[in-house]
Order: sequence, then C-alpha cells, then structure tokens
Amino acid sequence: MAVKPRPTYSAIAKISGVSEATVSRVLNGDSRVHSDRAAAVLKAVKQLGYRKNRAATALASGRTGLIAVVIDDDLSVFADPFWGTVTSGISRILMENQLQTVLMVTAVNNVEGPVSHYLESGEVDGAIFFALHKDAMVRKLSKAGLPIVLTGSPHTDVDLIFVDTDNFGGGFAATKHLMSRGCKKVAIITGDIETTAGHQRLDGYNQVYRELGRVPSKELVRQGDYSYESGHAQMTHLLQKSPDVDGVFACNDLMALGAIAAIEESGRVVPDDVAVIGFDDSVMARTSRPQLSTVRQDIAALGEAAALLMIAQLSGEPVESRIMPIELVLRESA
Amino acid sequence: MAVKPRPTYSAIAKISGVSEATVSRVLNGDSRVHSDRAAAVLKAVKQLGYRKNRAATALASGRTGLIAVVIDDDLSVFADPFWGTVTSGISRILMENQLQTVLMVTAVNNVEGPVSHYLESGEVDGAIFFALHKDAMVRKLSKAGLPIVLTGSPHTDVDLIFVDTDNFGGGFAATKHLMSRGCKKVAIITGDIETTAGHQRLDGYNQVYRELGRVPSKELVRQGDYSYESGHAQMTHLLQKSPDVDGVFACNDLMALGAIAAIEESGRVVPDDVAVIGFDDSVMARTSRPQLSTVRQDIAALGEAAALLMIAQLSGEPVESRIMPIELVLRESA
DNA sequence: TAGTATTGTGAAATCGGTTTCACGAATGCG
DNA sequence: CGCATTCGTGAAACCGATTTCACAATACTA
Repeated sequence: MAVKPRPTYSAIAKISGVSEATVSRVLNGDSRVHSDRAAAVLKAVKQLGYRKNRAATALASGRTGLIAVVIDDDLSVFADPFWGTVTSGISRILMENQLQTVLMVTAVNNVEGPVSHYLESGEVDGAIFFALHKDAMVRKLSKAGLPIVLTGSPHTDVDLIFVDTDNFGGGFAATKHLMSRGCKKVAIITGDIETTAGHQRLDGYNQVYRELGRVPSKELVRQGDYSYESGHAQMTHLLQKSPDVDGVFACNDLMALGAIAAIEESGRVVPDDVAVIGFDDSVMARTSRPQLSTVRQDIAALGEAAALLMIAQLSGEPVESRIMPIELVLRESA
Repeated sequence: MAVKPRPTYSAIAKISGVSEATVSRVLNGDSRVHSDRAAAVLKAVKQLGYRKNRAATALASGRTGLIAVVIDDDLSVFADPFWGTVTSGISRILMENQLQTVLMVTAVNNVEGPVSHYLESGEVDGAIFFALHKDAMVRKLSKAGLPIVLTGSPHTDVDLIFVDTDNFGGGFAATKHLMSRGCKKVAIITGDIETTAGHQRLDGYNQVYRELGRVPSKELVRQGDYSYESGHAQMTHLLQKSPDVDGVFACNDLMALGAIAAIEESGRVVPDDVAVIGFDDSVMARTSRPQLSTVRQDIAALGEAAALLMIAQLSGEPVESRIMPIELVLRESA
C-alpha cells in the first residue's frame, strides 16, 4: 500500500554523514568537496538508487532540463518523413545529455501567441525551430536570452545560430551532373521560393550556368510548391513552352515524381529524353520507377547537429552555425 | 538591465488584497471562494499578465504537466511518416489541454533501462507508447500507477488502454474488394507477424475466405517485414509458385509497391493480371504509377484519440480502448 | 610567528507554488 | 435561542532541490 517514498537529499545526507549542501555540491560537480566525503555521498546515492527530482531542481536552479522543438503546423510533418527523422536525431542526442525534448506542433506565426509566451516564460532551457517562414518571433526570443537553434537558414541573416543542408551545393551538384551527362537545356522546378532553402538551391542551379558562361532562359525556371501536383503542372508547362528541355532539377523528390509523370504522359522517356534529379532521397526515390536520382541529405545528422549546437550554447561555449554536406545519389532517372 | 521579474502569487495577493492561499484556490478552481474576491484575483492576474511557474507547480502538486510519447528506436520513424503524423495529432490535443509532449525516441526493450526509470520517477504525468514488440515494461509502469495509453494493440491483452486502427476490418475490406472485383486467387503479403496489427490484418484476410467457405492455400500467405524489398521478394516468390495468383493484399503500401514492381517485371499488368491493394494510404500511394488502392487509416485521428484517452485517465474518468475505423481507397491498382 | 587569504562545510534562506490546519463567521437544526 | 455544522479564509508547513552566508580549519604571506 504505502509506496516507498523516493529518497531525497535528506536521506543521502543522513547516510553519508554530510549536510544536504554538500550532497548538492557533489551531485553538481563542485570540486571543493573532500574526495572521501564525495565518495561517501556517491556511495549512498548508488545504494539508494537516488534520482533527482526534476521539478525541484528546476525550481531551485531555474534550469528545466527541457528543450522545445517547435514545428510549424502548416509544415508537412503530416506527409514528410523529413521532420520526423530530424526530430529523432535531436531527441537522441539530447537524451544522451540528460535533456528532454518537448515537442510543440503548432502555428508559429504569432509573435504574441501562446507558444511565444510559453517559451518566454522559462518553461524550457532552449528552443530548436524548424524551417520558419518568418523569424520575427525567434529573434524576439533570442533577444530575450533564450538559446535558440534554427533548422534551416534564417531569412534575415542576423546572428541566429542554425544548421542547414548545403542547399546551394545540392542545387549545384544536381545541375552540374545533368549538364555533364549531356543535357543542353536544363530546367529547374523550384520549391517555395520564400524559403531560404528554395533560394539557395536555385542559386546553385544558376551558378552552374554562370560557370559555363551561360544564362538559363527565364522559361526554364519554374516555381513549384514542393507538392507532387505542382511538379506535374510545372513540368507539363515546361514541355509545352520548351519542348527541347532535356534535363530537370526538381527541388524535392515529390515534385520530381510529378515531373516524371508529366514527362512520360507526353510520350517522352526518362532519362533518355529528359533526365530528372530530385532532392531529399526520400523513400519514394527508391521505390518509384524509374528510380529517382536525387540529392541526399543526412537528415538524422542534421538533427544531431542542431542538438549539439544547443548543448554547446547551454554550456556557454561559443557556437557557429553549420552547413551539412550533401551527396548526389545516382539511380535511373539521371 | 534589471529584467522585470515575473509576478508571483505574492504580487497577486498584494494587489487583490487576499492571501496567497486564496490566490491558489481561485487559480485552481476551488469553488469555495467568494465571487468578488475571486474576481479581484482574476483581475490582478490579467493585469500582471501572470503565468504559473511550471516547476513550482510541479514541485508542490506532483503534477508535471508533461506527457511522454515513447517511440521505439528500431521503429521506422526514420522512413515512415506515419508516426510523425500520429505524434502531431497527440501534441495538438495535449497542448489544447495545457499539457506538453515529451518525445523520447529510444530503445524501449529494457525493463530496467533509463526510459523505464525516467518514467517511473514521476517526471511525467503519463506516457503514450507506440507499437511495442514487448509490453513487459509498459505493464510494469502501469502497475506502478502511471497512466498509459498504447498506440497499437497490446500483445497480452491485459487491461492496458490502447487505440488502434481497425486492422481486422482493413484486411477484410481489402481482401473482400479483391474478391468482388473478380479475383479468384488472392494472396497476402503480411507484415511483421509478431505485431498484433500484422496478425489482425491476416485474420481479416482469412475471414473473407472463411465466409466464402474457402481456405486460402498456405502458399498464398507470404510473410514480409513491411519493407519495399520484402514486398518485391515475396511477390516474386508468389508468381513463381502460384502463377495464377490474381490478387494481392499487401499489409502496407511500401510492400505493395515492391509487389507491383515484381508483377510488372514478370511481364504482367496491374491490375488486369494481378490486382494489388496496400495499407496506410501513404504519400507513395498517390504518387506511384499505377496509383495504389489502399486502406486508409485516419492517422492524425489515431493520435488525437490517444491523447484524449490520456486526458480522460488523468482526470480520473473511466476509459475504454478505441478502435478507429478504416476506409478503402480505390485508385488504379485494384 | 602573527596576520591574511583560501578552503571546506553546514545552517538556513530561497525558488513559487499547494495544502493542511485552525479559527471566526455564517448557517442549520431542534 | 443555543449548539453543532459548514463555509471562507489566512498563516504556516511543505514539496526537494540550490545557493548564500558565516564560520572554522587550513594554507599562504611577510
């Protein structure tokens, strides 16, 4: 009936013959404690199977041991395994460092919204944000002193810490490969151009042309929205306006698949008539036919990097944003 | 410089002219407070923009306001959007009820592991588990008094609360449809047969045969592991051993796509020669060609139901496990 | 060797709420 | 109308850690 109450400092202090203050010192790595006393405390801790009460620690120290991971509601957590993977990478690293992940899937638009209030009021020690469209709120929180890491580049390049895929490099590598396999007229179907990631991929694409001393005609740059349907629609448009297009870099796999569908519907063959490269290396890239050549990002590593940057910030170390390398995965479509 | 300190009960008590005890009563809905005093307190609260300190509340009341969502590491959070969707459903509902989601992506096998200890030691008010392979740990925690909800049926049907898709109904509906479109010899590629979900889908399949007074030949029941490759391999095997198979129910979309690939490689046509139905209605089902007929589960609703069951448990209401309905989505493959 | 600086330690205050307890006032009952 | 309840309230204890502060013991300076 009577559940055995969890041990507290009081019990440890009694057993090891020191004061609670000393117990606290030992457990928080204060070096000024005599080693034999410290040993006695640690022994008692082990003997009792003691574990700190997080709430008490939080109240007394102001540190909660919680890191928020904030995901915009609009975002396709619902359809895109990408964010799940990033999140589990984050969670794993945080757990290894005695931190827990608080997941908030919610509308992040509002600077005065509940999320903002929650994060401001010290319920978490830091926050990791995913791919924002606006960073007003984040900047406000950052100014208020909350350690923050963005996953995905910030818009205004203030001094926010972020991790991101090498979008430019990915766009460059994909386009370059299309060129070097003989494509003369390489188009791009961009994603949401509002996002930095979308922009950077386009920049990579343009850079290839630039290095060849060429300029892509405006018609070859089509704007999609990362959906299958937009890939299909933009490709259809491309094939009508520029029937001699022979290569396409789609800014994600979903649009690439849409594009391939459109190409085949037009009676052309992938990759012989039109080569296609996607971005993400999602499951679909392997399971589609033809299998999709694509730009792979190490998504779990992205999450891990984000978590590590957060931990570094918490421990007061100087931190620098990180760009994660990409890898071109060649399959059948290009 | 000096940051304005957050208001506390003390401030509210002073402004509204009552004691801190009364402030607490008002803020916790104790009905015994005079309405005019209560009004004064609420006014002060609003005026100060007061928000409770979660750590202090947790320490004093023993309730942390946190619900753990525990995901087995092995699980394909990495490749499967399924769990991300469930999780965001959970998170949304919990947030609406002033609860936060603590995400733990970790190996759940060990009854004596860190997760178990963490959950036992009162750091969270409850835990929602995803698709377990063993429920020893969960049963232990449940016995220890921690409110628990499983997503996916438990193995040993002790009195654990769970939400699950109508796997039986899904298997039944898919198989039935194949039969009624004229298939004579319908095979099944099962998922991990260790999981209850896998079993139940198979049971649904068998039930259709049973109602027709038939028994599926052993050869028509092939065991996969939910991977694309296993779908491909099992289908190839099927086509060799039972060349006259004309319908396949694959227990997830990924295997269905693998099966379709194998069917087409053998020179047959989907759905004319062999009709295929998957399970999940993942993105791939829409983007593949032929588009995949499949069993749709309302995944977000699954998460929401799990969260609601948790909330009900926390408030002491009697709760019952829930089975969520499925829907057959017919596209091109069957 | 006297005087100051440094260490190691425990008592007690503190963090910000919740809850018990005691007590006066208001109500119910006979 | 007198006594037993019930109600509303505030003072104070409490939750379990951390941290300040004072003090004794030791180490260093001159």
